[in-house]
Amino acid sequence: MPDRNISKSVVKRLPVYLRILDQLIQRKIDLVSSKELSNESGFTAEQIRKDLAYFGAFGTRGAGYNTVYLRERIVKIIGLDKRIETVIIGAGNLGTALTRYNSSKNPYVDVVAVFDQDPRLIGKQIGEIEISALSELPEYINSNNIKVAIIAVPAGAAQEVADIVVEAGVKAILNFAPVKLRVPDDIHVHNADLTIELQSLIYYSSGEEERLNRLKKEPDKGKSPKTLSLE
Amino acid sequence: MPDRNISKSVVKRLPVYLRILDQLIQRKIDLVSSKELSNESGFTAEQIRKDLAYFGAFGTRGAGYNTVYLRERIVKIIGLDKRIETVIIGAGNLGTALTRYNSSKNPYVDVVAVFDQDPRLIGKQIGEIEISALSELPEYINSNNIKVAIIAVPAGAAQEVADIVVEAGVKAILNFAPVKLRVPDDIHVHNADLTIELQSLIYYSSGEEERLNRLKKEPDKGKSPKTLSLE
DNA sequence: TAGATTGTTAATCGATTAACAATC
DNA sequence: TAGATTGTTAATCGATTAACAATC
Repeated sequence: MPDRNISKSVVKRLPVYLRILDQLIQRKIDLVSSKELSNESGFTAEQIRKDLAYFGAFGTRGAGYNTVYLRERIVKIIGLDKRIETVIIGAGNLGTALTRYNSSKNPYVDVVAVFDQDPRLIGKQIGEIEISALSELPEYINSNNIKVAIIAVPAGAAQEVADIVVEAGVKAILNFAPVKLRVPDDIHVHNADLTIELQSLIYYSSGEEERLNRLKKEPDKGKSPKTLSLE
Repeated sequence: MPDRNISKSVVKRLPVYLRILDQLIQRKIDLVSSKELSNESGFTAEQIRKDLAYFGAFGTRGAGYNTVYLRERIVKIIGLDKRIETVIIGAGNLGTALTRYNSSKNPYVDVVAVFDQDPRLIGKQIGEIEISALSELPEYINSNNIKVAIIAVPAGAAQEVADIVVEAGVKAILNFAPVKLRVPDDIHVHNADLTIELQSLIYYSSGEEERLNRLKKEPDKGKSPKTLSLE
């Protein structure tokens, strides 16, 4: 019973551990303690041990974790042990950058095709990948058994694209469009809305006092306007 | 006392509300209930009401929230009521895309300068912005009172860039590099590591049963290898 | 007044932290 | 054996959900 409803927070930390292990292995370090992993990841050692323990006992008491072995296990847990192919829909600035970026930076996932609606883009190359017509998307997903799609189209087109990829068999979507996608319950969507990331950061960019001052300027602190027009 | 230690989760939802309100206002809708906001955002109505109540009583019982008024309040709470300027460091694929993307998609934040180390990039244009030399970064941050920086350099250069911007007065960093940045306690860092986003999504792209099978293949379920080499 | 929806308090749920026995 | 660090259970903390009184 290694699995059983692992929380999202735990799953999000696994790739961090993986990245650190890859670095350690590259540096020929073959033993690491939860304390050292904590140092590199910023998560507490207790949390790391607990996360790993959900899936099994991978360490050696008194010593730590064998980096190669732990890496292998995490790779299996996430599902990166077999070649993962993904497609990007939208060949604008963001889609193009993601395609190039992924090819160079992500050793575990391959972007194998890029789709766009715009006839002027179709046929053009992004690195080694040729941009295909959106109309070919369902057939491509089907015949290549693609399970993960990256949506990088404008907000207005995102739901339509989501419907297409889900219908064609995709199980997980990384969505860069600033909309809440409506999908069946068994489909997973991660939102990577850069605008929202950035805006929520603004909140922290001014000091506490500065923020309080800003809010206090409003004279009737927190009251709805009297002249609220209802209908 | 409207403020006082608002949790990160709440702050991350505020820009979502803002985006929805902007859309509603554009559609000339001037009243919205927490139920409707729930529908558009995917968060529960209770959660939305609670989030907003941390900052004041912005609604009208029996009616809902005035969209224009609520938007104005959220804009103030986040700190988007004055012009926010940010800089991007790294003019590679990602930095370039972020620059263009932000100009077109983010009405509240302006990318005002882009920096890179590579002499071949310096002086080139991204839209209306000319790429500057990294050496000019501290002076620029200082004299323009920049409080937010976006790091889009390779992993190896990210910490160095972080040190520079923090030293120059930046208070919040959006970090796209796959490293844990070490910064003083009062500096906020949001990580937007696309590789990690994508990898954690893979976990959900195969069915539960499939994942369990994958893990079970390992015969001694979860035991460390006997031949663990220590040191 | 009746109907609706907020704002707020209480109950629940889940995740993190602390502590420590197990064991290498 | 002594020292170290895991794996796991218990305690704490925080966030979400439920319920409902306030009130438009």
